[in-house]
Amino acid sequence: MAATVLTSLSTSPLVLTQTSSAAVPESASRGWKEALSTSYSSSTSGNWSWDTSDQSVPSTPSPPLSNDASKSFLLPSQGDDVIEDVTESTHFPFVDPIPRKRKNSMKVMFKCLWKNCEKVLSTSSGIQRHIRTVHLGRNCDSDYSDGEEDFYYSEIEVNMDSLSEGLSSLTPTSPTTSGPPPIFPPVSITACLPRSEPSHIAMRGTHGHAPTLLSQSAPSALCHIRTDHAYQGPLTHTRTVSFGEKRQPALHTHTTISKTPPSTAPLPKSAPGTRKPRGEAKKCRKVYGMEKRDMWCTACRWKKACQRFND
DNA sequence: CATGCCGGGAA
DNA sequence: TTCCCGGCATG
Ligand SMILES: [Zn+2]
Repeated sequence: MAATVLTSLSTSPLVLTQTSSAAVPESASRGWKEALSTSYSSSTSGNWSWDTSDQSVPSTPSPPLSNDASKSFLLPSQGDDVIEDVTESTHFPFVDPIPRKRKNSMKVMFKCLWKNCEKVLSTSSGIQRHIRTVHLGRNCDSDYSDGEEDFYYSEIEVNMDSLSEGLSSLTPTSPTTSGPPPIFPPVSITACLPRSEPSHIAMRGTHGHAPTLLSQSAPSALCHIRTDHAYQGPLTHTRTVSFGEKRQPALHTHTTISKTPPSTAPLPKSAPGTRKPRGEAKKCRKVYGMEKRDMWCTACRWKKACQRFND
């Protein structure tokens, strides 16, 4: 068994970063990627808090029947660096005051949340590919997958180099219950997948305490869960609109009638009468907030047109 | 102010 | 290709 490793912050000297919820809305955006380099480079004085927080599990996705194969998590084919990981985290953490990844040997990994699978890849795209091919069937690489898929994976932080160790007890140092309500990512079921099994969900009150046992098979997420799909920009001509309807209840339909410009030349530029009705539904940014940017859909993270809450 | 996202750019 | 940001348009 591969032992594993889990978030074990607090190694070495106590980090004094006590950014008491400072975190300015925007300041946090200063390059939130530079945390890739493992090892040193601990300089970066700026330490916004990109924390990982919240948890909640998607409705334990059950393997789309088809090839049963029951137990035995065979790995169909792999070629990625994976790290086995099986562990239960101590309940949700709101967690690390660390700005998203910090300290050496701490790497963000993406763990598949499917039934028996515990694959962990290092990139979001990698895990998406994995889920798409392994779990969503479609062994042939040419899977259509247009833009409406649901991937279940969680972003975790593993501490390498201690792979075989008693491991960690992360001790999330739960702050003064400051954590915002655990928003549940809009999980949607793709109609085409032969999903079986009711799959119960277990949620907890907004003020999480008492980690209610969730589904037995649910790998209990530790950080966040993202249900994403590739960005698939506006390109892709032959884009067949996915049948599955979109989510978002659409609170109130506000009919904003665009006034007809009395007499204006249809300038391709931007005529005064050109109204680009800003989207109605709240997009990822507003829903999740800056502090959980990792939960936005890909498009939103790239400041493109949202694809998860498109109206 | 905040939010959404086009267009442009880096790797 | 994936990823991100400047800056504008929009409330
Ligand atoms: Zn979005």
